[in-house]
Amino acid sequence: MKGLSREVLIDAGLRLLDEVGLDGLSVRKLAASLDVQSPALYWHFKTKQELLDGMASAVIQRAGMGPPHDNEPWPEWLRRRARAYRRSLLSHRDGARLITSARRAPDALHGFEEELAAMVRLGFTPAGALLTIMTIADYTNGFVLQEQATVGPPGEAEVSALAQLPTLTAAFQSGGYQRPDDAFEHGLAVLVAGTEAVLAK
Amino acid sequence: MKGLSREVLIDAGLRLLDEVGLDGLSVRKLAASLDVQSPALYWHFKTKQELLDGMASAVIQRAGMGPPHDNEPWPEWLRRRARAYRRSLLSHRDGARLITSARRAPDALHGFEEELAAMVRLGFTPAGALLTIMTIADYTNGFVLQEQATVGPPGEAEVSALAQLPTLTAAFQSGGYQRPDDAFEHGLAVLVAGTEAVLAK
DNA sequence: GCATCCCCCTTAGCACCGTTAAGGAGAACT
DNA sequence: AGTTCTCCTTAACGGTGCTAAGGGGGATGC
Repeated sequence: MKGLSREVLIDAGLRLLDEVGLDGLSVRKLAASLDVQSPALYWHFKTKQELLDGMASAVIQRAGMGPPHDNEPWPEWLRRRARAYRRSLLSHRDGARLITSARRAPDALHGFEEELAAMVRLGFTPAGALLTIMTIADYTNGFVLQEQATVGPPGEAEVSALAQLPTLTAAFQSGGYQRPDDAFEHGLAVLVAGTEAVLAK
Repeated sequence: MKGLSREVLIDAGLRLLDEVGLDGLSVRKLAASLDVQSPALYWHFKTKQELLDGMASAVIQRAGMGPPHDNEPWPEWLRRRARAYRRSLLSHRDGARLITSARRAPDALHGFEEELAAMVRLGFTPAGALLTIMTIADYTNGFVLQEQATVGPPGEAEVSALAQLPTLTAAFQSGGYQRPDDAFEHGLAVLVAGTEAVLAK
């Protein structure tokens, strides 16, 4: 039970994050969950932000992204990669907020380089590869951010407001945004199809 | 000079936001900027979050979005709308974080309904219209969030890490992500082209 | 003209936050 | 055996969002 470390703190931090959310995650609570006083954590991390950065890195690392498999068409790979990324954001409460509020470590760029190089080998320009990946990442961040911001079923005020908005109501009832997976797939399909279209011309 | 109100507080809040950023925005500082004690603000807003929601609403309202003009093709309108939205997020420091961390008021949905109805008149299904608008909004949120998170020029660690990443370096130097406007336009073009492609089939 | 009410702000204070300073127990090296 | 280094402790500082209680002053009722 003795002996803290960056890894142990990051793991405990992610566990606590799932319990209390990002706003509820305090250094004191994290220390208490490890039967330790709060300043003890500052031996292993210089600031709370550094701890959050480590947690974010761990989440992204576990996403298991990477360059395309052999003979895997790039549109398919882009979709697979985006789904894996989204799944990793969803794997923890407030995961998207955690990632977007963290500064990524420079060493996380090595896997990124591999992916870009593979895309260039498949015909992308370096700039085109970067833009393509970043665009999909931005979309995914924005999507999951909103997905995780929805706390529960709509309140009474929302429902009564919806009564006077026929088009929006129709959109919801025909499945426009009810199932998040479908909504995400829509955007993903649009992005990949658009990339193919822009590349073709 | 006397007499606070929701409007005055929201205006002062946005002014203070530009000075100190979202993390530095405290109820006490806002009260001080109005020569008032901090609990005074709680007469006009129940919580700080409610104040932030009001600030976010004001920012969005000033974006000047709305349904397409007469005879304006929808791809052009989607781009114009997205640019206006992004500009409104950029109009204040941490604007994207402010908007994504706020719950939008139900009355903001009325303009939304108009836009959806116009899209349906142009041939979209209600669900397709909603998905299209939300996808572009998610992308814009994600993009500006990252755009505003970049604090300054890259530090020494980033530069030295970049030295071993040839493809990424090439992508940056050929203008891949250097000018944010261009990067945003790339994603926007991809999204609109993709929407046209998905709609065509 | 007086009393009452209500709006809007004040003072005081609670529980919590991230972080620092100083020191102490114990293992590890010389 | 003495010293150094690692990792944790206690104490405390200045800050946070927010609540409780009350006061001043204009509008309203009689």
